[in-house]
Amino acid sequence: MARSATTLDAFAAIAEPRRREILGALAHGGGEQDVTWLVEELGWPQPQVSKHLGVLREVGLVSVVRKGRRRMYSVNGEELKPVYEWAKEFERFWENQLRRIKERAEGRGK
Amino acid sequence: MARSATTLDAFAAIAEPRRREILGALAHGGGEQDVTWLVEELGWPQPQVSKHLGVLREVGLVSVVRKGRRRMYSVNGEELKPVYEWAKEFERFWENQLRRIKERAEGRGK
DNA sequence: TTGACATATGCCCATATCGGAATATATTAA
DNA sequence: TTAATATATTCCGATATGGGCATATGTCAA
Repeated sequence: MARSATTLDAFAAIAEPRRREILGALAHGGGEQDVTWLVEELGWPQPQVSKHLGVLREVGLVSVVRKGRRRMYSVNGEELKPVYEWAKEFERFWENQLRRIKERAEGRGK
Repeated sequence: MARSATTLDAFAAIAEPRRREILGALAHGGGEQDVTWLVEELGWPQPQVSKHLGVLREVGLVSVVRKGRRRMYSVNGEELKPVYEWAKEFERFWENQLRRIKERAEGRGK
């Protein structure tokens, strides 16, 4: 047994830059977009787009609706909330950092 | 060429659950903690802890300070900000979802 | 039906990665 | 110097993963 059992969650899914690009494209593309639109928008080979969409689908980061012979994808942001919340827990760290820098710049920090 | 050139960034680093655990432990453990503390806190073999720390270090998610024969690690939250910001861009998605649910519950949504 | 279009899958290869165990390296104490 | 402590590194095996390409599947149009 190597590798922690393929934990396929949102964190793992968005680790891949391409997958983040897809989500970004969908988010900016308005409501729903089909695969062909994504392929043109991103300029990658279609199978690749479909595969990454597959991962995003498994994790629930995108939703699909069949529309005739095409499939309309849309972002399912709900699944991104855990990531947001988790990172937010560390907010105080970068805030502290900023405060410290600011204080130093103002000449009152140590 | 397979696999997108080992993009070693914060996103990739936190994809690993163990690494998130380490960050969490460090965050709750107060300022700095040494490796031994982490090993006891997490209950994992020491090499494993060191290896994951190595990745976090490379990405800049933790800082190290040598203190005698031990190394004090601390969270460098700054590096987590991009993740937070990125996820935040999708905030409207889960907010919409919540609003929709809420509206439905209140009997005024469609 | 048949053919064109849209999308998903399967297969293969190269490589990254995790866990485990042993060991190297550094530093303090005796 | 030598032993002990603290931590990092290396080697290994198993496995997951991404890209490329070919192809299967599904759906509409003629």
